[in-house]
Amino acid sequence: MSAVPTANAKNKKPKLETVAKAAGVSIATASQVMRGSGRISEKTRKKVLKAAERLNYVPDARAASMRSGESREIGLAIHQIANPFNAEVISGASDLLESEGYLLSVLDARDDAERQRRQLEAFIRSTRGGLLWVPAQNTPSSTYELLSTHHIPTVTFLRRPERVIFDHVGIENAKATAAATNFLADLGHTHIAYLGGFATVVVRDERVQGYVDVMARRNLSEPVIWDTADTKFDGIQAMTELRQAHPEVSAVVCNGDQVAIGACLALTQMGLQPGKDVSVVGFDDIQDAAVAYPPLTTMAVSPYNIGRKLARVVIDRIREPDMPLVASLVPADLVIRETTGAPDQVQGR
Amino acid sequence: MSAVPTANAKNKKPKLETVAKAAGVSIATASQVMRGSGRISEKTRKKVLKAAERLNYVPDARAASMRSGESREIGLAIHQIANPFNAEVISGASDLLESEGYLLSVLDARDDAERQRRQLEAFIRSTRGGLLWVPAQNTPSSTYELLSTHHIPTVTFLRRPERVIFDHVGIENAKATAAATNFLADLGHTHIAYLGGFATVVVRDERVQGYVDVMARRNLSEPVIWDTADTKFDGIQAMTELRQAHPEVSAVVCNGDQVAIGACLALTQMGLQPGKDVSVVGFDDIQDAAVAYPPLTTMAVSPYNIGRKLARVVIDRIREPDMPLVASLVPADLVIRETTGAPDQVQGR
DNA sequence: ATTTTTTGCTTAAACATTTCATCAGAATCT
DNA sequence: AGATTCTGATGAAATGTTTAAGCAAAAAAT
Repeated sequence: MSAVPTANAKNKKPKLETVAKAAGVSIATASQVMRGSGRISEKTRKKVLKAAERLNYVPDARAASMRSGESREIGLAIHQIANPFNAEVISGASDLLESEGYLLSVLDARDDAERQRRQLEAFIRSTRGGLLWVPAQNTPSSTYELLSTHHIPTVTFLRRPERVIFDHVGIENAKATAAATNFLADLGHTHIAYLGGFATVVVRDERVQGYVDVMARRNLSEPVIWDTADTKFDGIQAMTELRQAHPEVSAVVCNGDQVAIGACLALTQMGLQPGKDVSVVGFDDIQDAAVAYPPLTTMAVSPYNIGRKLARVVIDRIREPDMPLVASLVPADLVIRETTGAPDQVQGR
Repeated sequence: MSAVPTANAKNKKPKLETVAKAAGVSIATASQVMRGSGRISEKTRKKVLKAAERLNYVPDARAASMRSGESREIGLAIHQIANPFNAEVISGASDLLESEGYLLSVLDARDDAERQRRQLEAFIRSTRGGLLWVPAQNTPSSTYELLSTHHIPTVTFLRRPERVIFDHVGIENAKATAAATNFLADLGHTHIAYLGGFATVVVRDERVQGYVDVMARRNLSEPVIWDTADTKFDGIQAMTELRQAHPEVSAVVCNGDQVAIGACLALTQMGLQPGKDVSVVGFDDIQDAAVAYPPLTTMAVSPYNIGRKLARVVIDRIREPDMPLVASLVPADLVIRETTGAPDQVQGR
């Protein structure tokens, strides 16, 4: 047992005063050196930096933020941290933010409006610089107002309040599902279903709209819209049921890759071959989509770039609080892999 | 365009002083009412609460924390936010913490020691209440010291510094892989390999140790240890190579479920049947393990409960800073599904 | 040689709380 | 009635910074 360097000693955390005293200058001077502001001679600059180094000084962001009214911390409140799509969004956002000297910390509301409310209240107390936010399902307007009342620079993503009060980054949902549906129709499919999500979700509605529009415009079958949670597990279940209820359906546009992969699994279990007997197209292009078996045709959005855009927008808002609200939509591109193909005439109808 | 209720008006955020003035009491009294401390008559209590309510008052956690030296915010620094296992840990931790009035915010270091260092420095500046930490690979001792120098209540999980300076929660790794190896040996396998992870990682070493011990004690084949990253994708690759290098291997103990699922995919692609031609056992029991095809035999640890335990430990440490360091290991239990079976005599050897 | 400008540093106020010590008045005890 | 305790509230210090304003000395301009 070697002599431990008394980590638990009474040596209090050094503050600016400690550093200043050690360097033989005033607190104000020490502060200016640390922040690189004001006029300071090279000589004292060196002196102070050396002292800070030696004392292992770390500034207290609370005090700094209180006095200056600024914060280098940004929050990201998201409905689902585990989701690989969201994980990439987080990566993109934190990369850009960190390069600009901000710290990103993540709150996982697990799509529970109650929990989200509590978390956001605590978040407001902590008075950080800004918020990137994917609102939970059924977020009441009072929660939106909470944020807007406290003037926190906020940018929403995916979901948004009815009244436009925040900057927003979204996906061209209807355009994407329309493209997917058109692609399937071009392959010769006429009975195409929409699988995944629930009608209460705005994003889902937009996507369904794109699908429904094309079905109508091209005189295809009556739309079949099948609700289910967007997980692999629920996708298996739902596809099985959908197949029983609508055996004539030869192609499925899915609300997400997870549910699409689940659907493919279900088809396989039923002895059907995705891309041959039934075509499936996903949404998101998560990493698993490429290595799924068979590899999934999907609408690719780049979650990493979305994360960066979110960060960009919130930083701009912080710098320019009075600029008009921004709403930017990013496109989704069709990536053709192996779960889509021309309808199998024997099997169809 | 309706009249917007001037959300950007000059109505400054109400502070305690505002509330106090509105209620006709002193700041000190208002503070005591909000915190429920001190002696206050029912009458003034009501008065103050009403004023606070009406003004939409939200206390400033920075100022409170500065003065009181306490913080109700806990950080969780993790090497990988996307990983479903970690996501469950996060859920468990935040559930317990929130029930005790804390807020959990997550930092994603993406297993990059540099990034982790920067994030933790920012974290220290913000002076929160405590830290739950899965150190990134190759975390230098200087980073561990950074935390210990600043006396932040810290509990590590999975990985830990060589010198024991933090509370720790871990898994009984060697015991688990030993159980897995024994199980395979009991089924009749003699050529068993270990697949996944890298030798630089302590957890991996412990797991390999359990495997190697049983191989030696039961006089089975020479250990075959195959390094690879713990992802599904790398698992596919690695299993393919492993199979070519060691066709005699009839069972594989894996370092994680992801890599195990990848291995099963590779076997399927090679025309082999997991659980019949080659047995595979995973580690973690992530949600995908049960719905994988075929369902994966694995060593189950409950990440949710680990999360709760982490939270429990850090709260105890905050309340009792001088208690001796805690190290608690949670067991892993064998869950038998369909990727394991007796060796196929025709195929074997 | 005087006046003006620049340089380098310091003083002190402010940020929004918590908390200790104090204090007047009411209630209780001799 | 006087002394003591209790009750409910307050004033002021403290937390660790930032920053505007001020000030003496040095440098530059007249």
